[in-house]
Amino acid sequence: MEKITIGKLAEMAGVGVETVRFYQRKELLREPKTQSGFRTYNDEDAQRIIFIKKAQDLGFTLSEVKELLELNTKPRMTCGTVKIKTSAKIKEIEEKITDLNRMKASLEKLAFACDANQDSIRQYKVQECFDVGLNCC
Amino acid sequence: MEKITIGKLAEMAGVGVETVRFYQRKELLREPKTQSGFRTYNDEDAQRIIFIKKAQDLGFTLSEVKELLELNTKPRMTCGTVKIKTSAKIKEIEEKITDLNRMKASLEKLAFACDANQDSIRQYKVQECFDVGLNCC
DNA sequence: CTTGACTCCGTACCATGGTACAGGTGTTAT
DNA sequence: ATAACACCTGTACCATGGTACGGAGTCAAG
Repeated sequence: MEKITIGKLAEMAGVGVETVRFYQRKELLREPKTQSGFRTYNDEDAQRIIFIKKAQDLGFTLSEVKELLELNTKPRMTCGTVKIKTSAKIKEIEEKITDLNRMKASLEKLAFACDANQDSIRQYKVQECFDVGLNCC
Repeated sequence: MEKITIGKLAEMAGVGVETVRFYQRKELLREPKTQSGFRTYNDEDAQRIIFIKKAQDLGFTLSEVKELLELNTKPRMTCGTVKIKTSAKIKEIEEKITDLNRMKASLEKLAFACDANQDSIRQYKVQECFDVGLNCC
């Protein structure tokens, strides 16, 4: 169950081989010991890369992602420290969710306004759809 | 009500003057006509910058932010087109919200596990907190 | 009417997050 | 056993999103 090569791993995680190595250089991903030549990886490594990509897509930088992952795995941290850091991350995430919901609501208003005009594109200038505004902030 | 200079604008939006100019070069922000010398801005410009920053923090690139803003203001787009693009953005946002909620749930489990150990940090190695895992993906 | 803070324009530089070789080694299918 | 192909290390290069700077013009307070 440890027979995954770097190429397969990259494919599984939907990234390039170079990206995998880049994450290793940045210490976001372990670099498995190799006996004679090639490294071998497992499913967990793939999951980890997928997590990194998702977190990034959610607006976290690689060093923030590293912090997130270390909450889970850093052996030298006390429970108290982990608790504090975890709570802070939760708050950050809640703020992102709030902003996304606000954005979504604005876009829904826009979509609704566009729907209302759908049958009469020629009469109403599209500009009028836009009066709704993207009042997201 | 149009007496804001670029420096004030930047301060209001919490960015640097250079960033404002950068956004103008990228056509994310209008470049107001100037009679003799300095440009003047208004509150809307500040709101726009704040929106750009927020959207960026939520994982949108500047060109995605541009698209978002253009949904609202591009005069040449038909209602149909706007509707399609808007719906796609809404879906994207919903996916981000789902992922963030999943992440939040994992972090809450971690926080809870840490709480449980809070009184006995010496007995239980923190490592045990981590068994919970950040199964976010 | 000068002085200092602010603006303008242009160009150069920087960090982050990759991506692409080049030159060599290991693995596997024929 | 010998291609063909994937992997190894290392270095160079790239796009995005700014940041910094030099030299000149402008505004406004004293």
